[in-house]
Amino acid sequence: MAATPAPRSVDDVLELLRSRGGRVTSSRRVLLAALFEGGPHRTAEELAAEVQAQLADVHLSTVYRNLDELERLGVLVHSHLGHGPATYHLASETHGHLVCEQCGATLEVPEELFAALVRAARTAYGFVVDARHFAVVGRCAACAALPAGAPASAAGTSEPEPSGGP
Amino acid sequence: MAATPAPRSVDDVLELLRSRGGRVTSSRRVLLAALFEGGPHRTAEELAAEVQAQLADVHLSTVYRNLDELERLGVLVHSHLGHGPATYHLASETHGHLVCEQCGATLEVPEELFAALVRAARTAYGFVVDARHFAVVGRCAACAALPAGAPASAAGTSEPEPSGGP
DNA sequence: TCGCTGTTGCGGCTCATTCGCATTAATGTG
DNA sequence: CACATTAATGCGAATGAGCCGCAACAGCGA
Repeated sequence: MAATPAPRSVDDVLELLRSRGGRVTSSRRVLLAALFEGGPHRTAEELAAEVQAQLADVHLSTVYRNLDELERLGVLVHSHLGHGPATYHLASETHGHLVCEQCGATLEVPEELFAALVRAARTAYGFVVDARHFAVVGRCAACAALPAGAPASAAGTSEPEPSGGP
Repeated sequence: MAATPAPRSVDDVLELLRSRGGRVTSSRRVLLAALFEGGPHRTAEELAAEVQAQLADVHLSTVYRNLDELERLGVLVHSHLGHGPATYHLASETHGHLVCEQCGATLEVPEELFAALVRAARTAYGFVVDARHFAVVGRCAACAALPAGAPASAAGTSEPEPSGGP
């Protein structure tokens, strides 16, 4: 099923791209460099900003199209971290996510955490769970310890965002 | 913890509403009737349509505001079923959701299915999982049985909606 | 019956993402 | 190397879900 084993480097991917009839463009080169160098969990907009730092007028929609294409090639995957925009990461770095609804902190967790759920869903319903595409939400340790409503100071990826009061 | 035990009927909720300084309006009455009578998993837009069948010019944003208010009262909860709009249901009818990414079928599942995950997340990370707010996605039995890409004819709650084929 | 104040209709706005279209540029070929 | 192909791009506009502000309206207690 895996048409593409695992991309090892930017040039690797570019080669794959070319072998599929695609073209190696500077925007793609830079986008891939950003993906390989930076951390995980970056949104399309963040990636666009990084690309634009090198190539000022790469349009946001070009970034979206390239991310799409790379996902089609199996190089990338995206996940939805609760509310908010999708985040992209290399297919080789997949993992599950726990996202705190209160403070927005994001926890990367090994897929093993979902093993029992995956098993149970398959057994009971024949349903094959994909624990990576959507985050599992809830409340992080810090927020869970507080009375409902007060977010702990998040050390997460995004800024903490308390919702409206009681 | 539960300021509101469980709403039993439309009038119940209206009374609760009034006791909190809210007002009983016809749009709220009709919206509540729709919620109590119809099935689960309805989107704001669907609910608006049902309300508008009785009261032609209830505005969509009024429905959103009322849903919001009812959620604040603890009468409703909403969940995000994969991609697509949020769905609302009575707080007394909560359950988890498994949503097929391929054919869109929605499976209601008891929260017990997530028990192991909930336990594991708490033990390993102190994270309190909320298995209701966001659906767990994957592929339903029918779709999982097929070669990737071909959606089975879904018998889910909503209409089957194969996304634009490749 | 009044008046206070919660609600509504309406239109416009945001945010994330996608689309159409004319233009540009990466490639394989001659 | 010049050229034709045709994939990619820039740009702006559109989409879909949901939220916001504001002025007009309408419950409800007095």
